[in-house]
Amino acid sequence: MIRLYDTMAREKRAFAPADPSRVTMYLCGPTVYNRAHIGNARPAVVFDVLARLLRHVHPDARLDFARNVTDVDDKIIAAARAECVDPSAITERFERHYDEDTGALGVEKPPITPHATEHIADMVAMIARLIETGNAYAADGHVLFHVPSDPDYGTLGRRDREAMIAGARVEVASYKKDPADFVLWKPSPDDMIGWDSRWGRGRPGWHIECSAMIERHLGETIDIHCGGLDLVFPHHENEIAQSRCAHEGAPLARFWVHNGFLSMAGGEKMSKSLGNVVTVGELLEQGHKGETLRFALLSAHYRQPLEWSSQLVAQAKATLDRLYRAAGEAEAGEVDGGVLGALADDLNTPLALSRLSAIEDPAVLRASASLLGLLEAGASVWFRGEGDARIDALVVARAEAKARRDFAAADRIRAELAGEGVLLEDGPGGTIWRRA
RNA sequence: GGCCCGAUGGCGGAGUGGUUACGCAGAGGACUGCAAAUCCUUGCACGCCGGUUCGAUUCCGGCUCGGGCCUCCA
Repeated sequence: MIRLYDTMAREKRAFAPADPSRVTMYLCGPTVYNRAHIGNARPAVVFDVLARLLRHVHPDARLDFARNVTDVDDKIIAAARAECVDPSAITERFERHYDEDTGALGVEKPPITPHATEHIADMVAMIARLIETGNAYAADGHVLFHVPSDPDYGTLGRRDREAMIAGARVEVASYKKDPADFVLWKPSPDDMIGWDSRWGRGRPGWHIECSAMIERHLGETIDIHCGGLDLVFPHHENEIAQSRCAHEGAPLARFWVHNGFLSMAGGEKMSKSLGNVVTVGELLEQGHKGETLRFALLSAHYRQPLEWSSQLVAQAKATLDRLYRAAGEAEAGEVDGGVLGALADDLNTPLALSRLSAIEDPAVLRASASLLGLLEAGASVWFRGEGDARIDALVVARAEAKARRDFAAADRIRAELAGEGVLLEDGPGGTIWRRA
């Protein structure tokens, strides 16, 4: 039995899918206009662990896990203009990067990855329905969701309407009936990406795409909706309102699960506008293995803040080295109950990681780590990567020197290899080498 | 200003009304031609002030500090 902290209920609740044959889960995915930073990678990794756990605990249910790609957005348009290219050139490039980066982190690509541009018709249909039900209105080329039309608006973020308006930092557009109204459809000039609609040529607002794609691929009420904490308001609040109003009051999701933030030195949130981002690509180029970064991301509970630092990465690397030594090349066996129990308790990955250290059977270690997406390579691949005949030959030459008790020659070879980052360890079974 | 979250040893980080995990780093030892790895041993913590209690790091209140959101945001 999995327990998950539900943002709506503000407490941990026991999870079971509404339909025992099918688990439905949605994660707000990337807007593909730049490289993902390590903070962007946290939800991808965390909810990849949740997907693995759900498959393990509900083996007879199909996991319908969707992670969208936002490929129409004002930031994308701006990036395309800056490069004088078609927006699709931007989105294709950065979606490819996103897949590469998350793949390096051991994230399995979700079985459903819908693109916003492929669901315009679904969005238009949902917007039309919202107008019919009196929850939305067209004005000045825009279509807006009328927040006062939904008496239940604000339940997720527990926000007071007046306070929201009072705290607003953005000037209220003149075409809005109410300051809290948000855009479902906005006009596009002829030279901008857009689609014809009954409200004129335009493009969708941000929130409606998730509601429409969830409806299309997963249904009216899904089991689990995931995302970053900053999406609680307004994004998820607005998704909830749109979907509920379009579905005669059916709730959008039964569980709302949100990950906390990654910060940089000083505790500040990692964000582009603060200029303190480290991209996954940069970290990989620095020689860090994706699995090391994954371990570092999982070293704190997903709802806790996590301060990113080189020391964190170094500790993750050192711990993984030891775990790989313990696991060796063993085939995966049974999953350790302690690891499973930790993960089932609201994805307590730090506790699960600590349980890993206590496992003595390599086969159990492999299987248990696999639930976290770790230790999937085998020790020799982890330590050495591709084989290297030249290094093997030098190791043999050194063994011969040692046999002659010519330790000077042996140490010379070790020093030479150490100079290129190759470490030698003499054990009872002979010498093995690894890369630092 | 409103709403919300956090504060645990040198570092990371769980957890708990009473004897306080685990990992990384450090120290000592075993082992080793030397190392590395491994094993054993080991030191170090619960932000501040009150309250409840036989007993609080854990529950309650206040405070301080830090962070997030308040229509770009993982």
